[in-house]
Parts: sequence; C-alpha cells; structure tokens
Amino acid sequence: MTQDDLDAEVAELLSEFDQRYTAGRKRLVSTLSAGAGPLTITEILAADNTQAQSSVYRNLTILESVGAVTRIVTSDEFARYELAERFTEHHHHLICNSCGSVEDFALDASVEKTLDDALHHAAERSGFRVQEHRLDLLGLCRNCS
Amino acid sequence: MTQDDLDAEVAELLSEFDQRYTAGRKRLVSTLSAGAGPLTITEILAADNTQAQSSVYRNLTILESVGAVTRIVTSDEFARYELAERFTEHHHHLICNSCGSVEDFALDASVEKTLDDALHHAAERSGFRVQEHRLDLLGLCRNCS
DNA sequence: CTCAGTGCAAAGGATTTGCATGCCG
DNA sequence: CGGCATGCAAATCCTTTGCACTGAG
Repeated sequence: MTQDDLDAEVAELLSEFDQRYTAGRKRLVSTLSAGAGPLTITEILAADNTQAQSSVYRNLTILESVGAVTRIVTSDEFARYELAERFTEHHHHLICNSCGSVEDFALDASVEKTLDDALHHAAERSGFRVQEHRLDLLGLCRNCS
Repeated sequence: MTQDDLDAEVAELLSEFDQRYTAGRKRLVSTLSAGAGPLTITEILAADNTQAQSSVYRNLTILESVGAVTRIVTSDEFARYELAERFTEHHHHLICNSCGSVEDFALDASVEKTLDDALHHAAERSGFRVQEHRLDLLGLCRNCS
C-alpha cells in the first residue's frame, strides 16, 4: 500500500467518525508507517517533534478509536503504537527482554492457520468469543544477545 | 503440586537470592495460587488485606526477580501477577475486551510443539534468541458476549 | 463565525521510594 | 543486636485533562 492509499483510507476511517485528518495526524500515520515495529511516544516525538506531547497522545487515541492504529503494551511501562492490522500484514512481535525494543516478524501462513484453528477450538470450550490473537516472543534481540 | 511443595520451592528460589520467605510473601503466593488467572494488585489486596499496598508491590517485585511470579500487562492500565510457569502448566490467556478479566487456557501439546518450532525458526531469521513466547486471545468472555 | 484541534501547564493514577519502626535470624 | 521487611506518606512518571488560542471550513 502506498502512502497515498494509506492516507486515503485513514481519512475515510476518520470521516466516518466525523474526525478530520489533520496535519498532525497525518504525520503520526506516516511516522508509524515508517517504523520497523510499534513505537513508543518517546520514539514518535523524537521522529516528529512538530506537535506537543499531549497532542500526540490525543491524536493517537483518536486514531485508535477509529481503528487506524493499535495501542499495545509489552512489559515495560511505555505503551507503543502501530498501524492497525488492516493496513499491515498480520504479524507478531519480537520483544527484547534486555533493551525493550520491539520488532515485527511474520509466521508461515500454514502455521498461522493451524494455530488459528486450535485457538478457536480451545476458546470455544471456555465460551469465549475470539476477536484476535496476540503472539509475542520474548528474548534477546540481535544487539543484546 | 501441593501448597507445601510450592512453598518449599519458592523458599528455595528466594534463598538463592538471600531473600526470606516472609509471611506476607507466603500469603501472596497462596493468593496467586488460588486464582483462576493472573490477578491485579487490587484483586490481591481484596483477597488479602493483611499487608500494605506498598508491601504487596515490593514483595511481588522481589518474587518476580527470583523467578517465582510473573508480571503481565494486558491492555488496561493494571498490571497482573501470576505464579511463574515453573509452578504451573504452560498456558495462555483469554483476555476479555469488555470487562478486562483474564482467564487461563491451554493448547494441545501437538499444536504447541508445531508453534514452538515455527517460532524458533522465524526468530532465527531475525537473529533473535527466544526465551519464551506469549500467546493471548482477545475477545469477549462468556459473561460479556 | 464556529468549533474542532492544539499547546501549555496542571491534574490523575498506578507504582515506587524515603524513612522510622518492628521483627526475624 | 543487626539488618531486612513493613507501613505510611510523599514522590515519580506516564498519561490525561482544563483552558485559552488558533486555524480550517
């Protein structure tokens, strides 16, 4: 997906909720889109210091509420944000226990399928309605190991 | 594993780090062991109000540092704690997007094996050294759906 | 003109820490 | 006795919110 396509789709999502696609929000989407994984507020501010921290929080909250970005928490005390899955490939995270960095990775489609089937089956037994799954690996990244 | 066995092993872990297995810590282990899933500080305090909140935080931190309990964060703003995996069966979490409750569930050993192999393989490609994996399901629990 | 979006500073809330006291070893 | 553990309260730090101002439509 090109940046223009992305912008158009995010704008569409926002408009459905009577929200504008302002310059600040556009920059956030662009920054997240450029990252190799979910970014912390600090990282976002470092990459784009054109807006106040509170605006970043507010805009990310709005982008999340319309389904354009996803907020994730790993283990450390910083929340991270990434583009919603509709704009990316389904993927998982490599979380470094040492430096806290988070990187994306994907699984074979066949494994993903097996997993998904097993998950739905297991959840059914508990009367749980699955909306999505979250699979992360914890360990040491290339730099820290 | 009986409560006595559990106590003995936790005591052993603590002693390796020159930490005592005090009454407060013992109660925490017992409380966590009784829960159907990871508990929040609030839930822990509700189940055992014999120690100050700060002591609960401090003791949980110590228990985590010696590997007796695990701290997990889901999506909401409350951290949760559960007994470390060495004291439980390998399991995953059903996280309710509505009420925030967290329940345990397990996967077939064969699926778990397939998954684990695929994960190690995928991580290798990124130069990542896997220590553990974390797999949670997000959706609606029996009560909320 | 109007009203959402923004920046700044102050408030909130989970978690941590300083300090004096109590208790185990 | 000595030092770790604890309670209480104050401090931290990420995140949220109040308020006045700006800018797009």
